[in-house]
Amino acid sequence: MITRRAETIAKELEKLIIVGEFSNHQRLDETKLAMRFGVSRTPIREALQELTVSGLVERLPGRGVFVRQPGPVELLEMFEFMAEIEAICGRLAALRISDAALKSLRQANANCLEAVAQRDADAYYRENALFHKLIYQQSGNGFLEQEALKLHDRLKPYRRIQLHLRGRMKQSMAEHEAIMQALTNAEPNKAAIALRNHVAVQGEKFYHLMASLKATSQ
Amino acid sequence: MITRRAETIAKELEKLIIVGEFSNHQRLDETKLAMRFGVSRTPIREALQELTVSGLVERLPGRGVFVRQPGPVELLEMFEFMAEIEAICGRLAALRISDAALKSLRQANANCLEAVAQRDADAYYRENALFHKLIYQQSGNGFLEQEALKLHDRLKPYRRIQLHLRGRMKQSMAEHEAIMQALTNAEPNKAAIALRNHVAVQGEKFYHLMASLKATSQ
DNA sequence: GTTATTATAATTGTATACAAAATAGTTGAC
DNA sequence: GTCAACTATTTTGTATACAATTATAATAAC
Repeated sequence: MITRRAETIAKELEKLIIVGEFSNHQRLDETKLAMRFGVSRTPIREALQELTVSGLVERLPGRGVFVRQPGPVELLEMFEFMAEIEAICGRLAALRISDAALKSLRQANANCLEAVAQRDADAYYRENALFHKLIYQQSGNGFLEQEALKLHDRLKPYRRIQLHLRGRMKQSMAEHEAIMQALTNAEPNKAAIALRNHVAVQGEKFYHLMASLKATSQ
Repeated sequence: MITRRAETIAKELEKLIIVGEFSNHQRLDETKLAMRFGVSRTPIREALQELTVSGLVERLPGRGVFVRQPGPVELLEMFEFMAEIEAICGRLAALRISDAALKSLRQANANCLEAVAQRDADAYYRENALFHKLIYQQSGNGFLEQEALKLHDRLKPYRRIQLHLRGRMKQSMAEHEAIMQALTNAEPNKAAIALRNHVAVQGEKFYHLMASLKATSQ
């Protein structure tokens, strides 16, 4: 099978941008990237094209591609959208989830609790992601699942910041409990509302998100 | 300003694929496309890369890119997703819509009615699209609006088929009326439910969609 | 000193050339 | 006649070369 270095380069570049390797509005020099990755400009250009479509960079024709970190407004819009998407997943999953998946969900939730008890933020982060991805999957809609996963990844760095807030983990666990109950009892509306509130950026979460923006996007 | 033929080629190719110029699973020969568009393979490859990300074609590394028309399952999944997205737009728009937009919406709806009376399917199609896009916009969430527009375009050919069904237009108008009322009275849940039902593929719509699939994707 | 203008350099976009891999075709064995 | 192995051809993926455009610097006018 052909290596397709362009594809791997796109994924690596995506990571670098999300992690914050490049500052916002920075031009991504094709030649320099080519040198850095040890390839010619061709696969670099294909990778940048891919990132353009997914919205991580912006291409100004004839002038280059530039890193495009979302500003406060767009970030809030993305979180609002994410909250609604998760609500949809919950609504559908409440009617479609399998017993096996419910069991896995309970396990992931238990692992979350354990992580909170041990103050293991990384473990919490991992199990929490699993919890949510299980719900996406159990929506029974593969297209929806993919969209949810894409957005989840896109918002990853900002969500990670939120998790480190004091007391946030315990609050989050209580919300998980409500979600679990709604799914167990096959209550679509309750599941939707619980997930929407769980993901939505409200109250103090808002201020912390704004504060984190200053650190990353400046 | 640089022409960026790759960009225009991507859009034209997208149209051709959506219209059905190529059959499903057909390999898109880079050299032939280059000849057809009068360019080299380079911009063709960039265009295909773009289409790959948006899901219209699939790239098998080393083997080429292939047209990827959605099958029945994926199509239903996309419609279900679209229904939920529109419901979200309606829920948010019910609280955020401006008076001016409400007026525009009423106008678009009136134009729809007029088109039905005149049995002008094209006019109906146009005004109906405007009606929905206004609601996307009035969700007040630009990110959501963009996602809704993308999906709307993607489902365009299939929606068009549905509109030509006997009696579908009148039924659709009644649903528009319910949507208008919910938005006018600022009732988020009613707006969401009305829009979800309006877009969802249920009952006889399902069979007609399946029937249309045989015609296009074979 | 500031602004226009021109020339130079750097960079993007496209074309072509080449390397690697997959497909198709051919030959040979059984 | 069928299957396998080898060869030839086609096609993808990458590198390089060139053209078009934009950014930068230098010079001149005021």
